[in-house]
Parts: sequence; C-alpha cells; structure tokens
Amino acid sequence: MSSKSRVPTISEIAERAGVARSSVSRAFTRPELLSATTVLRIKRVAEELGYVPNSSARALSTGKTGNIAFLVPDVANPYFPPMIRSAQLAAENLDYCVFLADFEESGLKEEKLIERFAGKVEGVILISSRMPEDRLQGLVEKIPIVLVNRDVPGIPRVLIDAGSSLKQAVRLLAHQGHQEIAYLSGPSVTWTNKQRQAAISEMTNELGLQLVVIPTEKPSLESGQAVVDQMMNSRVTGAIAFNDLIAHGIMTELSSRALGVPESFSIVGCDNSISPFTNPPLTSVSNETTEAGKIACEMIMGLLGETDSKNDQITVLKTLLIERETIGPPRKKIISSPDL
Amino acid sequence: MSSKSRVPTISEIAERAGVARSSVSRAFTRPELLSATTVLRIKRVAEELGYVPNSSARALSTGKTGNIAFLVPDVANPYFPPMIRSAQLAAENLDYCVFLADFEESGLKEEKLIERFAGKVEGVILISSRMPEDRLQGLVEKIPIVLVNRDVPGIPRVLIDAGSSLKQAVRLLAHQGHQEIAYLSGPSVTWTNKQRQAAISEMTNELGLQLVVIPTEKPSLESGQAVVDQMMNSRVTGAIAFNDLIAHGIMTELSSRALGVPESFSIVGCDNSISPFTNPPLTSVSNETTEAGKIACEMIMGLLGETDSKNDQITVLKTLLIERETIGPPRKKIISSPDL
DNA sequence: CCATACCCTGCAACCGGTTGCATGTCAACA
DNA sequence: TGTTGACATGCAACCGGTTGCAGGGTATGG
Repeated sequence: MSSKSRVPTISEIAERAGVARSSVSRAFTRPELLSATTVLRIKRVAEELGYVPNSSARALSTGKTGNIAFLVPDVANPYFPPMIRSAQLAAENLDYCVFLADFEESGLKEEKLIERFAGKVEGVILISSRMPEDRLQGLVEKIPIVLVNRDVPGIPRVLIDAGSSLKQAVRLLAHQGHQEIAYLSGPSVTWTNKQRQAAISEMTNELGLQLVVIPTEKPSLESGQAVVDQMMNSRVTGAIAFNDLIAHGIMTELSSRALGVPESFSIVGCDNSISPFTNPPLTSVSNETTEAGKIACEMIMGLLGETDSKNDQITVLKTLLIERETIGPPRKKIISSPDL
Repeated sequence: MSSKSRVPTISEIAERAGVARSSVSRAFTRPELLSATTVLRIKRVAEELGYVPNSSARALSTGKTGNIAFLVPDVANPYFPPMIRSAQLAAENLDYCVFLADFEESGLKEEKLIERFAGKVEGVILISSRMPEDRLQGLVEKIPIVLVNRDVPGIPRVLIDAGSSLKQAVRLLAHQGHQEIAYLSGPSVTWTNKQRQAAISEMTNELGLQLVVIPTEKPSLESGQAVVDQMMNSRVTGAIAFNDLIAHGIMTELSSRALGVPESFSIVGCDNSISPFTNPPLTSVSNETTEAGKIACEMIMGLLGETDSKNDQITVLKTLLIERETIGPPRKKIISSPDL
C-alpha cells in the first residue's frame, strides 16, 4: 500500500466511458441534458472508479464554494453551541459546509477571520459581532453577511429580544417587595447587553425601583463570584444578571458564605443555558438560540442569490421568563433595621 | 452601489504592475525569487486594488485547501466545545480553517459527512467516532485522519484516560464504606464508555465491591433523571456516572425527592464539564479536552506532509479526580437493618 | 422526399492561480 | 575580452471542473 489512493478525474471517467469530459460533468450537474442511458453508463463508471468531483475545481469555475462561515465570540460559552448546531444542521440540509471560528470576544480578531474566510465562503454569519458599525457596513459590500444579536441597519439580522422577559422579571421582583435591585452587566459594547440593560432600566423607572448597575469583567462564572462583595455592600436585595453564568457565579459565592437563595437574596439569570442545572434552579430567560441559528442560516442562503448588497431584513425572536426558584421576598433586616 | 464589488485577479495586478502573472503569483508565494523592488511594486498595486488570492484557484493548482474538518457527536454537549475551541485556535495559528460538523451520535451520518468534506479538506479529526473499525481503516487510505477518544490500531489517535481517576473514585467510595455501587453507563459503542466501565469494574473486583451497571439512554440530564428509580430499587449506595450530565440529572431528581447528596447517596461524575456549577459541587474527573483538541490538530498537521498512510502515533492524556462534595458515607439503614 | 426542429454530444475556452523551463541581463572571474 | 553562472523574469502548460456554441443524428411535418 503506497500513499493515499488518488481520486480519478473527470477525464479518466470520460475516457473509460467513451464520452467527452463535458458529458461527465453534465451527468452530475445537469443530467437532464443527456440521454438516460449515457448518464447511467457514466455514473456506473464513476462509481466503479470511486470518482468524486473535485470541489476546488468546481468552485473555481462556478464561483460557488458551497461553504459558509459561522463566527462566535466564544465557542465554550454554553449560549452558543445550540445555535452553532442548528445552523450547521440547516446548512447541511442545503448541501453547504460550515466553517466555525472563535473570535475570542475581539472585534479585531473577528475582522481578521472574516478576511481569511472571504475567499472560501459564500457568506458569513456573525454572532454578537464586536466589529465597529462602519467596518461592518464596508464588509457588506464585499460579502453577504447576516448578523445575530447585533442591530445594524442595512444588514440582515436576527435579534433575540430578552427585553420583555427581563421587564417581567423586574415586575416580579417588585411584586415580591424588592425596592433596590442590581443589574450585573455583560460586555458593554454588545447589542445584547445594551438592550437588556435598557429594558431593565426602563422598567425599574416605571415602577419606581432603584437600579444599581454593576459591571462584570466577563460573562463568566468567575466574574459573577467576583462582584458579590460589591453587590452585598450596596443596598440591593435582588439582582438580574446578564447571563446564567454570572448569576450562577453569584449563587455559588453566596452559598459558600452560607447565604441561601432566595431567602437572603433573589437572583435572575438570562439565556437559560445552565439554569436548569443549578440548585436551586435559576429563574432565567429562555433563549431562542436554536431557532436563531436556523433562521440566520436560511437568511444567508436567501442572500446568496441576490445581487444587491442592501437588505434590511430583520427577524426578532421573542423570549419567555422561566420562573424557577430563585426569586423570593427581600431580606427583612434591611427594611426593618432602621425601625427597630 | 451595484452588487458585491468584484475582487481583482492576478492578471489585472500583473497588467497594472507591468509584470507577468507568474511574477504576481511569486510575489505572494515565493518573494525570495523576485527582486525586492518588484515584490514591493506588485504588493503596492495589489494593496491598492484590494487583491486577495482566490483560494479555490490556489487549492486547485496546489492540491492544498488549507482546511481541516472537525467532527463531533454533539456540539451542544458541554464536553466538546473546549476541545473544538482549542483545535480551532491551533489550526488558525497555522493558517488553516476548520469546518465543524455534528454527526448526532450516528456513525452513518459521520461517514456521510466525511465524504462530503473529503474534497474540501486536507484532513479530518474525528471525536468519539462511532464508525465501525473497518470503515475507519478504509478511510485512512483516502484521507489523513486523527481520532480522539477512539482506539484503532494504525490510526493516529489521542486518548483521554479517565480510567485511573475513576479507579480512585471507586477506592474513595470503598473507603467511605460503600459496598455496592452503580455505574451509569454511556453510549455503549464508544471507546470512552468501554474504557471507563472496564476501569471501574476492574477496581470494584479488586476491592470486592458489588458493581451494578445501569445503562442510560443518552449521556444527558434527562437520562440521568430517568434511571433514578432503577438505581434506588437496587441496593447501591453510591454511583459513578459516565459523565457530569447524567450525574447531575440524578442529583436533581434526588433533590426533587428531598434526598440530599451526599447524605443519602454518593455520586461521582466525569469530564468536569458542569460539575463546578452543581450544588453541591460534584466530584468529577478532570478532562484534558483542551489539550486533546490542540494535540489532535498538531497531529493532523504532522500527517499532511507524509506519504504513507500507516501511522501508529498515539497520545494518552492523564486525568485527575477532582474531589468536591458529593461523596460521603453510605446511608446507614442498608448496612444496619439486617443487624438490628 | 426534403426541410425544420429538437435532442444529444463534443469541442474548446475559461475560471485564477502555480510552476518547470527558457531566456535575458549583468557581474565576476580567468 | 570571453566565459560562466547567478539572478530575475516571462512563457506556457497545467490543476479539474463548467458551459456556450456548434454539429450530427433522428423524428416530424409539409
């Protein structure tokens, strides 16, 4: 056994089947142009020799690679995998292959990656893009782009709107008697964070609650643990976190201080990524990531045929507040201590 | 603004710079063959016109696509994303792009995917492959392959050996006084499951413990919950689960029955995927998935230069038992009831 | 029986790079 | 001053498909 067995080319099939190269090509791409018997003969020979069309060659002459790229800020963040999965499945059904890349929350890296992919793909799906708006606008002239969780006019996008659910969470907290709550914010540049914060802020204003915004380093477990001190030093009795990871970091830290949830503190997560796993189960906001991935993929496919770069298609996905067990009434001491 | 602005080709750069097409090509691929001034002039023109080499054309003439494929059984399983991430990062550093695909735990789908990728990539990394051994052997003749967590002689592979850590877990349980323990097994065909079960079985034999093997439907939370009845009906007082997901399913189910861990039951997970998040924190086995992804990627790169298909390179990664808070002494009633 | 049309197939150019070989230039050396 | 060789560049074939166009064959209608 020598090296990898070489795959036959169209020419060899043609020769062996006694037809022209073009006929072999057509047998695979436009069989209706050939007589049924010819197609059959060619296919038989091809099968026999183990012929597989060379996709680089095909891509070169057709200009279609049959690939798309999917860029995420952090593959390991449990928020993204379901989205990746559904997008990949959707692409596969249309005979497309998908490149995956992690831009590590960096707009610069994101841009570099897009450049590298540019020649290899027909379109790019950007999840929670960190790139400046003008760069995105420039990019759109060169290659079809679909945004997820980023709102740039003129670029097709799918947004997951957690706003209404978060407002409901605020209402719930208010209803339980909380007067001051915190928002543990996420990456400040992201559309997602801005949108979530705005919704919460709007509702606390409407209900006359105090809102304390506490920034976190990263949307991770550790960052959640790190802000607990700051949070406990403020007068807040409940908090809404940018995501489940932060919320859970807070829960574990509180737990290690023998503070129970929700008895001593109420907490709400977002994205429903690990919230079913926590103990107690975390009240969180469902995400439609699976749906979002699928839609984004369909959108990009839709774009491929078009000639015009301007396209303002937009899909907004609704979310749901999933009430579990981490919201309760506020600790009494804060309210009662001044009185007694 | 009309459609996507066309990228210039090598010919246009050549004409504009007043050189032959070959010189433009060399300016990018082998600049040492040209005079410095020529290279500079060509690059300047290229920059000016926004030239980017067409990767399909390049792939066609060189036979190198600069891509690899990474196939996993389930993207959404938290075990895999860190591996995907590290492999992708490693590939990127070598200027490779990586395709990701999810074969949904199916060997058939896996094979179909490989076929589809065959022409587009230079090599394939298969994670926890479900394909029959002979098919894998056949494949290896056609395209470079690296296996992760699958042990097929003659195919380069990286294995994560949880065996020794699981043995230690058994020892720990025995030391606490457990006499009968369960192994909640994972996908029966996988190397990972066989290896884990064998290690546990070996150690229970050695220590004279009873081992009950309870199969689960899928390595998921739900499957864990589903087997609790069966487990509680047996006489086991502790269990080791194929992975953290199953272990956590059990924990939540026990918790919903007001049974505490480890007071009423001891449990050990594996993979350390969500174990830091659980409450109480789950004793689990660290995995070297990040390292494994990186090594697999480096292995495949090493293979690309070679001509011979036979290669028995093998890397085994060690794991660590991470003791947290889910192991305790067995419930007394089982031991004491026959006596009193 | 001839003209028209349609169906099938082949020819050859093309996609955009890469690369072996030939050519031309110039400096160094004898 | 003639020879040699290194260096820089161009020429043209090639990678493996796709596709517009042309031509041959057969069927159909007049």
